Amino acid sequence: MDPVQIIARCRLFEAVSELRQKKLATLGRLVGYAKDQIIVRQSDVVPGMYVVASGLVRVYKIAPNGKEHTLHMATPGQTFAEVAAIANFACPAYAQAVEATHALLLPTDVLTQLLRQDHELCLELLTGMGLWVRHLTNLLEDVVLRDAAARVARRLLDAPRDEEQICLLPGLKKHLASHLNLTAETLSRTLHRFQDVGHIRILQDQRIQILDSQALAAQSGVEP
Amino acid sequence: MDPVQIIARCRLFEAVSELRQKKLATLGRLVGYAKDQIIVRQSDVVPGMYVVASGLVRVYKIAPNGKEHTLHMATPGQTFAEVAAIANFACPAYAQAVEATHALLLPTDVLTQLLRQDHELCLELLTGMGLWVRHLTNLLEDVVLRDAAARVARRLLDAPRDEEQICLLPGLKKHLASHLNLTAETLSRTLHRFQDVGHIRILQDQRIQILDSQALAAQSGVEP
DNA sequence: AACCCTCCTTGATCTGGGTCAAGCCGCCGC
DNA sequence: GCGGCGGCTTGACCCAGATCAAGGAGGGTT
Repeated sequence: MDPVQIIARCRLFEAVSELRQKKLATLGRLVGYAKDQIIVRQSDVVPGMYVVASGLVRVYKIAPNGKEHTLHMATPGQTFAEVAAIANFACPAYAQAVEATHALLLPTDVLTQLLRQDHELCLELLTGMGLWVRHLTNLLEDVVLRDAAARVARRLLDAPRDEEQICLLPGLKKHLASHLNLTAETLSRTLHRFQDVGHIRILQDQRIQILDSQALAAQSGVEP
Repeated sequence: MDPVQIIARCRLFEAVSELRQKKLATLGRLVGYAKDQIIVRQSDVVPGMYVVASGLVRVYKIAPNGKEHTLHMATPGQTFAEVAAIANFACPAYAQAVEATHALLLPTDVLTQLLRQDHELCLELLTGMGLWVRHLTNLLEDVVLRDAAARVARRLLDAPRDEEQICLLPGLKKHLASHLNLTAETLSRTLHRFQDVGHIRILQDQRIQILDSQALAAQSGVEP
C-alpha cells in the first residue's frame, strides 16, 4: 500500500529513474473499489492514470450487439487509462474491478503538469508508450494469425510460474476466454485437450501445471 | 518533394508547431524505393522514422506458416517505423514499397537527439503515440467484434471521398483484404453484395462510388 | 496476334469455432 | 438440509468465412 512501492512495480515506469518514481508516488491518490464496481465507463472523461496496487481490473469494450471483448486484465503493478490520460482523450473502454481493488490514481492535471516540467520523464514515457504499441500489435497478430490452441498455449507460456511449474490464471474463465477472443466453451475444450495429450495438468482454483512447455511452445506457433 | 511539405502533411506531427516541423524537415533525408522493394525487414535495426511523400508502403507481418497480415498501408503523409525508431527497438514488421515510393527518413540518432533537446516536441509526440494506441485498439476491436461486411463497410466510410462520393482503395485487393483480415475472395463477394443491394457502385481502377452511406453506416455496426 | 502472367471473380465444398442445450458442481442464503 | 444460482464442462449442431478450383480480363512482351 506504499505509493512508492506501487510505482516501483509498474511496468510502464520501468524506464523511469527512482527519483522520479518517488515524485510520482507523492502526487498520486490512493483509491479503492469493491468487487464488480465499475471504475470508468466508455466515453467518460478519465480522471487520470491508474496504477493497480492489489486486486484485479478488467478493461473491456462492448459492441452494439452486447458482445464484449476484454482488452486487458490489469494485475497489481499494471496501469490502465494511461493513454487516455496522457494524450487527453475520452476513455475508449470500460474498466471494472473484478475483485476488491486498490489503486494509485495519478490525476490528469497533475500528470500533464509533471510531464510539462520534466523532460526526462517525457522521454521515458515515450519509450513506455512504444512498448505498449508493440504489445498491441502482438495482440493483433495473435488474434489474426494464430488459432485457438496457439493462443491458449501462448497465454499459458506467458503466465508467471512458480518452481513447480504451476501458474494461475487470474479472473473468471469467461473473461480470460474473451481476452483470447474465444468462448468459455472453446477455452475449456482446448485446455482439456492439452491435458489429454499430457502438456499440462489442470488443478483446482484456476491453477495449471505446465508439464511440457516444449510442446506448448511448438503449439503456440501457427499450425502449418 | 519539399521536406517541409512532407512533414506538414503528416498526421503524427499534426500536434507539432510549424517551427518545429521545419526543424524536423531540415534534418530528414529523402529516400526513394522501386516498386516491390523491401524497405525494412522484421527484426532489422530500423534506420529511423519514415514519412511517406509519394507512393504506397505496406507494413505487414509474416507468420511461421507463411500467412501474412497487413498492419498498415502507409499513404503519402503517413509514417512507418516511427514507434521502433522512437522507443528504440528492433523492427516488429516488414515494410515494402507497393508502388515506386519517395519518403523522408528521419534517422534514429537525429530523432533521439532532437527529442532530447526539445521538450515540447516530446509532449506533442506523446499525444501522437496516444492516438496511435487508440487507433490500434480500434483495429483490434474491429477484427474481434465485427463481421466481414461490417469491416468492409467501415473501411469504405473511412476512405476519403471526392465530391461525387467516389473513393479509391489504394493497393491490391489482396493487400486490402489482408488488412481487414479477410481473403481476397470474401472481400470481392462482400463488395459485390453491397453493389447488388445498391449501397455502392464498383467502378474501374479500384474506385468505388458510395451511393448510400446511411446504409453502410448501419451495416458497419455489429449485426444484431 | 499469340503468349504469358498476375489479378480478380465466381462457384462448390470444408471446417474451426461459435451457439444452443443439458447436466454438474460448489457456494450461499434461508 | 435444500433450493437456487452462477460458473464450468460436454455434446450436438450450425454457420461465416476459408479453401480449393475454374474461369475471365487486362496488359506486357515478342
